[in-house]
Amino acid sequence: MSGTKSGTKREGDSKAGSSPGATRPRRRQARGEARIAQLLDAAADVFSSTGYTAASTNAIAREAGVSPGTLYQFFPNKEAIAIELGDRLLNRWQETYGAAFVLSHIELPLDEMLDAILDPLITFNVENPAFSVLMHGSEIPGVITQEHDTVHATMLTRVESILAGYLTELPAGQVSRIANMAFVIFKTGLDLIMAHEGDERDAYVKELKTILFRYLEPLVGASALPDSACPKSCEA
Amino acid sequence: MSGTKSGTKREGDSKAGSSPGATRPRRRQARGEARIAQLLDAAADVFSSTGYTAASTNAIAREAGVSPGTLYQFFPNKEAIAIELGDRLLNRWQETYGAAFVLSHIELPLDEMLDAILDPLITFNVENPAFSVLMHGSEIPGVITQEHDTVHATMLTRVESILAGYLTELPAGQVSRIANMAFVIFKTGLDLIMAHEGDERDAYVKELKTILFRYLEPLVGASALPDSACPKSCEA
Amino acid sequence: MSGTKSGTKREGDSKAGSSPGATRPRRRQARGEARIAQLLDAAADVFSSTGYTAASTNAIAREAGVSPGTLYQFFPNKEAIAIELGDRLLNRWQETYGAAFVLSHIELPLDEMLDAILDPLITFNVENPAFSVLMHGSEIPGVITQEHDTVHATMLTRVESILAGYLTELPAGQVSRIANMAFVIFKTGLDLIMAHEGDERDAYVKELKTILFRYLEPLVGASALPDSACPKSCEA
Amino acid sequence: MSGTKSGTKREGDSKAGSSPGATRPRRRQARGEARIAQLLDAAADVFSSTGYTAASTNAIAREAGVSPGTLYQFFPNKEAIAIELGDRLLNRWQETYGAAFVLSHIELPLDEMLDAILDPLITFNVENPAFSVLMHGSEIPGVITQEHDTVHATMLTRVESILAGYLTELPAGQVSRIANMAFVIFKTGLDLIMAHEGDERDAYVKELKTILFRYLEPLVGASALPDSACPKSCEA
DNA sequence: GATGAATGAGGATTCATTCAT
DNA sequence: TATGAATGAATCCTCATTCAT
Repeated sequence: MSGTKSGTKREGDSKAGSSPGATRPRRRQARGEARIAQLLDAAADVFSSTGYTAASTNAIAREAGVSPGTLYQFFPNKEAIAIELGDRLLNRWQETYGAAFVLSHIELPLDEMLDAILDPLITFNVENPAFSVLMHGSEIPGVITQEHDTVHATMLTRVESILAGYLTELPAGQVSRIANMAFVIFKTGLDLIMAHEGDERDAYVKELKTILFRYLEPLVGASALPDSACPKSCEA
Repeated sequence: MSGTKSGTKREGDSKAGSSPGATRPRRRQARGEARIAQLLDAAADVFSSTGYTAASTNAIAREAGVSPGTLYQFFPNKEAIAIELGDRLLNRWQETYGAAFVLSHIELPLDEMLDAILDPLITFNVENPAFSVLMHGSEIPGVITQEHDTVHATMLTRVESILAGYLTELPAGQVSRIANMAFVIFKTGLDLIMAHEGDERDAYVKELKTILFRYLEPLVGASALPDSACPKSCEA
Repeated sequence: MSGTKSGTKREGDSKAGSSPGATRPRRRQARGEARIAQLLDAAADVFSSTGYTAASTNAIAREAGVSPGTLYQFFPNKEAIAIELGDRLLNRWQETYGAAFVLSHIELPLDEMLDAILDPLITFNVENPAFSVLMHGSEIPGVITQEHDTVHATMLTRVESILAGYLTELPAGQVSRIANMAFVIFKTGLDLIMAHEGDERDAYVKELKTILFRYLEPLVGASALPDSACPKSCEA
Repeated sequence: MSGTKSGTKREGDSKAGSSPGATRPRRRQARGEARIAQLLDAAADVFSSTGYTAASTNAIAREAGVSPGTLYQFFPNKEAIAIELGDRLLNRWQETYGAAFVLSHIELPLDEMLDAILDPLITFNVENPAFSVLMHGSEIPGVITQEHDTVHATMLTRVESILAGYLTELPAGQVSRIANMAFVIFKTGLDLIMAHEGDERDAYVKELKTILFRYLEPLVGASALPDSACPKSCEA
């Protein structure tokens, strides 16, 4: 909840609170924050059930139980909603699982690292399906629509920096490429996972880990991974 | 499966085929056939530059240089365009690279098989970017919109049947899962490939092959792949 | 079949046949006549199942199994089709039941006259549902759209002239009014009749006759109709 | 049955009725309520001048002086407009003439009842020509398009229940048939009335009453109507 | 004559966004 | 703030009609 940027507001309220009398604006802010949360929750629902393009601002407002006008009081346009939602989800992720994670893991062997990263991330996506919608950049592949791609970009960066800790022998360009690949694999794998349930879902999770492990393992460190173990559950 | 015709015409003309290669009804069709091709080309353009959902029939007509009415003379709706375009691309692919391919390859070692399949397929997609748009099913992930998903379904089936020849030890359910995974990996990898050019593109191609090889190789045959070679160009 | 006007043609073929060499044009005419009949049959179908306004020329052409262009080779527009169809149905009616009928009946008592007129007319409408569509003038009531209202006008005139033979004591204006009333009653009654089947239909027929009989009977001749009998089947 | 509300609004506003006559949510509605009235007036105009089918939502919006979008803010489609308009007209009729009417009249002799019912109803239709458009159900006869036929259905029910009070000797099925007949006669008669003006209109009114009286009178009560009088003004 | 292609205006409907209150 | 009204361009699609062959 801290660290929310909400940076897309027109002008008005920005960073009010440094000056005295901060309490009254606070309360207003509070109502506003509630509205924003409401709207973002609605947007998450709508995005995840119809996709970004098909999501209409009217639908979001309706889902949030407010008028379209109210929505535009907080967001200048549809994209800003996606951006803010992405920010919040990113934060929520970091707060929930990420904090501990960003720093460490580098010591972990690849398989454990994959477990440590993928499991919470998958869980988070299952619980916040909008996240996966936003992780996919624009719906038209290959086109980076400078829009709500913060989630995409942030996650990619994260992946890259994590991998950089493992692929120490490789030149930056190649690490970047591998990170891109690993990330898109994760994203589609995730779609497949989320499209299934129960045992089938679990099986897809296992499969995804296997793929990534086998892809990355030979590249790790001095490429010397003698007892190349699969992650926790790598079936023959 | 091959030889799909336009199929979207009303009915009517019929009975004009008493003699083989009847030319009378053809002459009329000529202009129409040309228009259809024109429209499908336009649709391919529009689909690949905006995606299926965002593609408007008016935009397709405009791109084709005809009026909206003309488009609807040949296609009852946007989906029919996608379906027909998919059919044509599928056919074109099969005619160009596929014929020789469907039957054989089973004898090839995995790495050669990947080269043999992926290279032409990537080339084909680069030359026909709409194909990759159609290969991705519906844009909202997890939802199979039985619509224009023929391309998706056909390709997936193909992948499955090819893999079945390699993953002889595995139960059907798992083969299916692996095929799904391999296919989505291919699709996203392809997006990444198409989003780049020149050496970078080549590098991504190599990367994609590596991923698939490493994923599948341990699963092949008796799982006994002693000298696990990468495809042609598997870099350390 | 004689007496067809087909008067809406552009120019061309009109009344060719008076000059020698009539046979060849005849044959052409024959094909043309067949097409026209085909188109009018189709139009009758479409009109009676969707109404005039909703009927599309394309639908008529399709139903006739010809191209739109062909339709317009014979009729300058949709209305002309209705007009010609009306003419033909009017003629068909006259030929079938009407010939004998126009002249006589005046001697018949009202009830018998109603039977003699209504029964064949109802039968004819049941067999040619388009007739009733055309009998109703324009679909927007109260507006006489100089269009295909020939059927309407002709039938009304017919009604008027028949009634004039019975309502000998009344001034013209009133006869006209009564004819109008009787005619619209007939038309709606007919709709009701055609909307039902079997016994229910028969019951509605009886009801319609009753209405008209009771309406007209007091007005007949010297208004001296002592034993005011209902038509054949006037139930208590 | 009475008291039908607008009903076409989303939902939302709600809970604004804790205190009676809450004014807050009303003020917003004021403009909207006015627009709705405006749109319905426009719809009435358009419906009565072109008929329901030919009436376009764009035409209605234009007539109302608003943009198409505004129309759709209040009505989801053309039919909803017809329904709401029908409801309003039905209510208006009931409020104006109907209240006193529904209950009583049963004691009146047939001729007075006809006067008592038809006169106000005709006046109302003359003042609200759209009412007659809606009273006619679907424009293609014989087809009940469950749509905006509330007016049709309601009026028919009314007719039926009134007649049931007079036709006490007849079985239900027959009363229903007679009601149907009487109603369609009224509707067409009304069209004829509305298509004329001044004395001619009055004459048609008289004629319509005569028809209905003569149709129904023999069926009334014990069928014993000795001195069969016409309504107020039954001319020889 | 016949065909089928072509047109373009028009119809219903949606939607991101703005405005008055 | 919040509302809901307002907009108008854009969407998909239809239809009467015309034109080239």
